[in-house]
Amino acid sequence: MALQNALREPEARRLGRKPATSRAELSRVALELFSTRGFDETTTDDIAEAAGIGRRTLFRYSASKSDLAWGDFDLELEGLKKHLDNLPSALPLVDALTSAVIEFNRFPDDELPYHRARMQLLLTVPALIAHSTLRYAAWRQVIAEYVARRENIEAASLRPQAIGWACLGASLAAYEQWLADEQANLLDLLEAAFVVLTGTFSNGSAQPLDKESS
Amino acid sequence: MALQNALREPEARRLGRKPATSRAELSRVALELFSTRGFDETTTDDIAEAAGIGRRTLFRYSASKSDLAWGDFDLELEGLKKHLDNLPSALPLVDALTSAVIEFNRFPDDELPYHRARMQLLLTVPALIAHSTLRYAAWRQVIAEYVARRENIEAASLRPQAIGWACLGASLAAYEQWLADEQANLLDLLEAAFVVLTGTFSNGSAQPLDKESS
DNA sequence: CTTCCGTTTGGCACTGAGTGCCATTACGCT
DNA sequence: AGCGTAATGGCACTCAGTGCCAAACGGAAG
Repeated sequence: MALQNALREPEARRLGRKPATSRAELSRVALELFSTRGFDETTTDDIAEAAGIGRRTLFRYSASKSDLAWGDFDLELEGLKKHLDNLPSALPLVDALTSAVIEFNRFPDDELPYHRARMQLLLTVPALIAHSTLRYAAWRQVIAEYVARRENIEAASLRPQAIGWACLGASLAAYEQWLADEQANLLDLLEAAFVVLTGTFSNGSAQPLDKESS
Repeated sequence: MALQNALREPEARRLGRKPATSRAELSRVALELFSTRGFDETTTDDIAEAAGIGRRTLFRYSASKSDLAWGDFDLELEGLKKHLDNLPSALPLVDALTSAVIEFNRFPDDELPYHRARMQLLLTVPALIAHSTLRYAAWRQVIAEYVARRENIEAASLRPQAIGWACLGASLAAYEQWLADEQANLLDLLEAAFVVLTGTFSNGSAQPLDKESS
C-alpha cells in the first residue's frame, strides 16, 4: 500500500518495463496544480493528464490525492533518525530535540519557496491538514523512539509519546508563523517555539514569564 | 455547512416539519455500527438504514461519515471555555491548563465505556484519526485564546499556539495509554502527561544552540 | 375541516476518489 | 526474434458527498 511498484531500489530493477514517471515528479506536478487552481478544484484526472499518464497509474504512485502533496517524506525521516543517532548522549534531552527539529527543517535557500508553497497547502487545505496527521505520526514516532532509546523505556509509553506530540506541536506552531510572515526565518521560529515550551512547562511552579508578542 | 438544519435552537423551532432524528441519535447509531462492523465496512447507506432515514437526509445531519463518530463536540468546548474563564488568574498557567484538560475529560462512570468505545475508534481508524485533526483544531484554539487573553497577546501568535499544541499532544498521549490499558484511570494519565511536559521542558536547559545561517 | 406556509425529507442523478481486473506495452536478456 | 517480467492504462465498479426538486409534514389561520 505504502510502497507500490515504481519505487523499488534503483539498483534492484533489472527486468520489465521502465516506470513512466516518479513519485517526486508527480508530487511536483500536483503541487503546481494545487497551488494555482486549488486542491478541491483539481481532479485526479487533471493531475494524471498533466503528468502524461493514466489516472489508474497515478494511483500506483500515490495512495491518495492528498498524499501527492507530500514528497518523499520517508526519506527525510531517515535523515532525522540519523541526526538523532549521532547526537552526544550527554546533550540534554530538550537540546537534542530542539537540534533535531531544526536540522530536520533546514533547507537550501533555493528550495525554500517550493517548500513554503507545499507547507502552505498542507497547513491550509482542510483535506490536507487532516491527511497530514497520518504522516506526522511517523515523524512523532521517530522522536518517541529516540527518547525511548535514550531513557531505556518503551517507545509506546506515555513519556516518549507525549514528548513526540509536544515536538510536533512546536514545529507546526512555528510553521504557521512562518507562513504568515513572508520575511520570517523558519529555523528561528522553531527554536522560539521550543523556548516557549521550556518557558511554559518549567519544572518548579510556573513563574510569570516575559512576553514575546508578535 | 457546520450547522445545517435540524439543529436550530429547540425553542426557536415553531414552523415546519419535525426533524426525523437528531445528530446525537445518528452518532449513537453510527458508533454502534463502526464498533461492531468496522468503519470501512460500514457504508453511509447502512447507517441511514439503521437510523431509519434516507441517505440524503443523513448528510443533512452530519457533514461527513467521519463526522458521525464525533458527538456534539462544540457543546463540550463551551464547557471548556467556561471552566477556563472561571479559573483564578493567580493560578500558574501550567496548573490552569492541567486543570482545564482534566475537567474537560471528566465523565460520569456510566459514560466511560461509551466514551472509551468512541475514542477507540477516533484514535485507531486512520480515516477518523485524520478527520479528528480538524476537530482538535477548535479545541486547541480554545486553549490558545485562554493563554492569549491571560497574557494579553494575540491568540494566533506563536506562544499560545505552541501551548495549545502541547496540551493537545499531552491529552492524546494520555488517551492512547488509557485505551491500551483497560484498568487505567484517564484523569491520572492526563495529569501524568502534563508532568512529563513540565519535567522535560524545564527552564534550566533552555540554552541557545549554535546559530544557523540559512 | 381546509388552506396556506415553512421546514424537513428523500429520491434521483451526478461528480469524483479509489480499486480490482486484465489485456497490452515496453524493457532486458538470451 | 522470442521470452519473462514489470509497468501501463482502460474499463467497470463501489462508495462518499452534493445539487435539485417534488412530496410529506406540522402548525396556524381562515
